[in-house]
Amino acid sequence: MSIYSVKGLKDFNLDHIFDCGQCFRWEKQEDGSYIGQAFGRQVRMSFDYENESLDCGNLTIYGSDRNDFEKIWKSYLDLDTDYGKIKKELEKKDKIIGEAIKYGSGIRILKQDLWETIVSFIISQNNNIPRIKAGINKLAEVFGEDGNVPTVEKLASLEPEQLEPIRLGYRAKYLVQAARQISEDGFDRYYDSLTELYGVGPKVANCIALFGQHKMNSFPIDVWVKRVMNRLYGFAENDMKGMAKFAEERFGELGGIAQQYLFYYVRWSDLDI
DNA sequence: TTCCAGGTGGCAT
DNA sequence: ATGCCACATGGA
Repeated sequence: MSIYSVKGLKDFNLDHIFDCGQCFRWEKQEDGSYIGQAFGRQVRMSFDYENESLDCGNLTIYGSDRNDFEKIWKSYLDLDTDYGKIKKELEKKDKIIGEAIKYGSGIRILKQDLWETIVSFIISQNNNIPRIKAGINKLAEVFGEDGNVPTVEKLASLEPEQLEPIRLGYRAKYLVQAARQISEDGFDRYYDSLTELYGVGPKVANCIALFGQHKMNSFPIDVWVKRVMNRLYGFAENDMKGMAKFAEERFGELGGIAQQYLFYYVRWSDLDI
């Protein structure tokens, strides 16, 4: 099996990357490494810090050769983006985001496959993370190929009832309908109007834009971000418009990354809110 | 039993 | 435009 290593990575931490809610297909192993798949490849990734200051380390990818790394993983992990610079920029905004950055210092926004992202976040609505993961995996296992979620055409060809064994609940009909729309009209038709896809509302659309289209200014507002905005920034619980406007003004083009730091911070730190 | 989980569509104001 | 509420499922 091929192994590929990258030395001297900064602003990188597998827990931060895979636990900030952007992806559902990476599972932590007992040794701290992660096994997962993307673009039809399955690999194991492990990361070790080089020194005590924990600001730099080495990534090893088991199951990838140099070619796969250059072609897939380098871009997927967004290794060409300077997160140090982004963090420095965001830290200036306020103390709250500064604390969040300190807590999730190794977050990177993965460049995920657009279709898989659409499928994943349609499934994610009003659902919890273990069930989301199980649903996506089962969907890939039963109807997909090479570990991928089923293609647009495959899903478009199914009836919602055929997805019943996957236990996606009412989301199955969203998935099939969205697949049919894209199959009919093409991805481009929905590139800037994702909410026209059946089952895609503002929150899911923002997740797709951020994780599947790498639109770094999109700021998905879910229950956790609502919580942060409410308890730490003082917004009324359901003032989504206010929150969105604030995010745009304060974080601008870096809104999506700010959202990930905030999400990770409120989701996993012992911050009592 | 009821509530909740990375919400949305449908329908009534 | 805004406010409800049903919607599948399974775990706490």
